[in-house]
Amino acid sequence: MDVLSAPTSIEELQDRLLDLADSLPKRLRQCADYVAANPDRVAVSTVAEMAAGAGVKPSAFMRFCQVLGFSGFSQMQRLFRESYSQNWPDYTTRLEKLRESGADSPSALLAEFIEAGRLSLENLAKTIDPRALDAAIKAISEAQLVHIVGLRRAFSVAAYLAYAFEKMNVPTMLHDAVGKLDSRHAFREGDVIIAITFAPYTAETVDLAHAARRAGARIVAITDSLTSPLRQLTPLVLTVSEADFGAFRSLSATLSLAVALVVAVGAAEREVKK
Amino acid sequence: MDVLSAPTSIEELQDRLLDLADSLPKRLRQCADYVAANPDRVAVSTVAEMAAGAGVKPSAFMRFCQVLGFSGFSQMQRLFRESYSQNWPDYTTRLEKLRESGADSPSALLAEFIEAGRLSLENLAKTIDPRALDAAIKAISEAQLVHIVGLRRAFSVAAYLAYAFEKMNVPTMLHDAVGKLDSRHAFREGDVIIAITFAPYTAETVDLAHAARRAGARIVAITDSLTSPLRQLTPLVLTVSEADFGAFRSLSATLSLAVALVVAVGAAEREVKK
DNA sequence: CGTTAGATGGAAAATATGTTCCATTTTCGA
DNA sequence: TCGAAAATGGAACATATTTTCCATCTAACG
Repeated sequence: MDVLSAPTSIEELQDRLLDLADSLPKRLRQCADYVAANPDRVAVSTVAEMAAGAGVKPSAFMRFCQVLGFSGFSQMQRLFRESYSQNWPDYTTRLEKLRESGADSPSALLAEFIEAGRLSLENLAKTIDPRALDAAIKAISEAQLVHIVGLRRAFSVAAYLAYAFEKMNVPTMLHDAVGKLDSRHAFREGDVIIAITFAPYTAETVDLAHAARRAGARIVAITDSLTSPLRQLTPLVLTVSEADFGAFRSLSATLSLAVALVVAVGAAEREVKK
Repeated sequence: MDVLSAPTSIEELQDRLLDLADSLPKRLRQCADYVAANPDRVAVSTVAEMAAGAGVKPSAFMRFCQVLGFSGFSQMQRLFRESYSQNWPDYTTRLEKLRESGADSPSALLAEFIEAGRLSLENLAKTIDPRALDAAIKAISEAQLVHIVGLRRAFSVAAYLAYAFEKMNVPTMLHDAVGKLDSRHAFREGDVIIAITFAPYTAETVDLAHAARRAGARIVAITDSLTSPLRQLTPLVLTVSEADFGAFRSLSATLSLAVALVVAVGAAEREVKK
């Protein structure tokens, strides 16, 4: 048997599985079949479990991994684990390393932020709850007036929403806190307020959301994580968790969500008018 | 703290997380946030990895599991591994699923915008000119005062820049055109103005850039394409071309560029002060 | 039918991982 | 400001899991 280098992707592994399957002795063949049929189990099982599933002894499964070119089961498992949860668990660590290695040339920084944005987008695709999205859009398109509240970090999202809704002819009010004026008395029953805030949550935004609720307006929250204070105010929560870089957070995912929201509301309103 | 029985489903666990989050000490709170934001990691990570992700020591994470009612990490992980069968698909599969949910369903729209954002980011990585970036950063970090001008679509980028520079202690003035007041007489020699505009180019932004030039300020342009009117005003041009979907343009790439710019300037200024 | 190369299973060794305990630090209230 | 209670981090300990090794078994070939 040749000394093969380990596959570097699941696809590569599957190819190799196909190549080898015929030339494999009985027990190893069983392993191959089992892995091919249950690739999802590999990431979360022990050798013992995999072996039992394939109907072989652990040591046989071990040999199977080695025949595929891995040093052992652990290495093979790593492949499956990484492809399952895209590699941003150690994202913070990576940034620290980057810092230490002094490679903070602007281009390297940019590359990191690009990567952070990409991961955030992928994560959004994986975690968005389509029903929550539908519900939020329904609420917004039924609104008399859409209030948009997002301050500090979230202000740029709020500004973009205001711009885009305007372009879609959706009546909108951007609460920009200019001159420390807040417009909390503008909320009416039948209005919807889109409140955007991320940890550390801006008190004014949460305040305004409370005020809106007292006035009988519905609230759509765009926020991160389960522990957001907005979560207690409304069932309409869109969760976006962005990869952050120290104090700075990519807003790629949030903005993509924002624009999707606007376009969908625009489409929904056209429907209604027909 | 009550002796609680272990949650038997992920939903139950999330509820409990919400209940407890506020009453948890700092480190355990970090664990809660991390788990809430990355539930998919739990199935495939070790305590050490989870702890590192949450920024705590393994023993703290351990205590966190126990506070939730589990005997330890292993028991909690078992819960996540069992529910793993529904197999959260990878990014590509998931995106297809979102798209399949009907031509202009919200989820399908979101999928398109996510994809557009990703393309923009990739494109930015490929096309950015590192020398232009370096030059822009040098100019900005030498500035007495950084003016930021971006209106309409570009306003959200401008707002983000203003926020981020502020956090970095870089003296900044955001030209927001509130009340149609423009502050064209604020430009001074030694200042830098960051002008942001995309086709169709906003006249006010270009105007202000001209005014800044007359006043002897340097201009850094963030714009698209070769035909931008800002290109005649300054050699310091950062080009970002965003993929668009329908009438709407993703801002993912522009914002990543913006944040990289800010952090690099922050780093450069610290250098200077040393 | 005997020999041999290869395959197999079991058990021991090595390693990784989870868990507990306790000294030190921090926080909070008197 | 001090003292008590809680929280924290580190290290020791316990357990689980992986990996290796080798005696035994099986099948193929002369």
